[in-house]
Amino acid sequence: MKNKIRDLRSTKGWTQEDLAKAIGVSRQTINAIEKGKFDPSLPTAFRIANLFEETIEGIFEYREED
Amino acid sequence: MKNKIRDLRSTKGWTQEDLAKAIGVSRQTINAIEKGKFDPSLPTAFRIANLFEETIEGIFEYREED
DNA sequence: AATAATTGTAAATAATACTTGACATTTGTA
DNA sequence: TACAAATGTCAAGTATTATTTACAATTATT
Repeated sequence: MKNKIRDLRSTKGWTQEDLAKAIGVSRQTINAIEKGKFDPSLPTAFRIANLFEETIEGIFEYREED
Repeated sequence: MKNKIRDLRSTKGWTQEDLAKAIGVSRQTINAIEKGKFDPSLPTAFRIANLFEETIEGIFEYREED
């Protein structure tokens, strides 16, 4: 699942670790999500969206390709 | 996490099993999600939202409580 | 060039979404 | 009232996968 986290984050001038601490996960988790290695849980997705004052749909692009 | 799935579903006249088959999970999973026993994965949340032509935020209400 | 800061990634772990099955309760219907 | 359909739930197990830990590689800074 693609997402705009990297853009949003660097626009704010934040490091992966900054973002990680802000939402309560490890830095590597942020990195993995940014690179699309796996999807965040729904709560984590909400925290990310809320932090950037965005909607989940505005950040994550879901494609039905299983 | 609260959600409006039950309302949306019964408005359509669908049974839990109908919805379950439509998004590819078991009936008990739908029941558990409806009752807030656990949160769906992000992909499952997207499938539910898409099926009802709604946004995730329009269906799921996230609260920052622990 | 050297050091620090940031990012990338593999491997292991933890968490939990989800299933299956079974049975009990409720709600609808003949 | 009786039967069927739908929902609730619970236990237990599976498996998927989100997340962590540790280390390598890259990028920036001096």
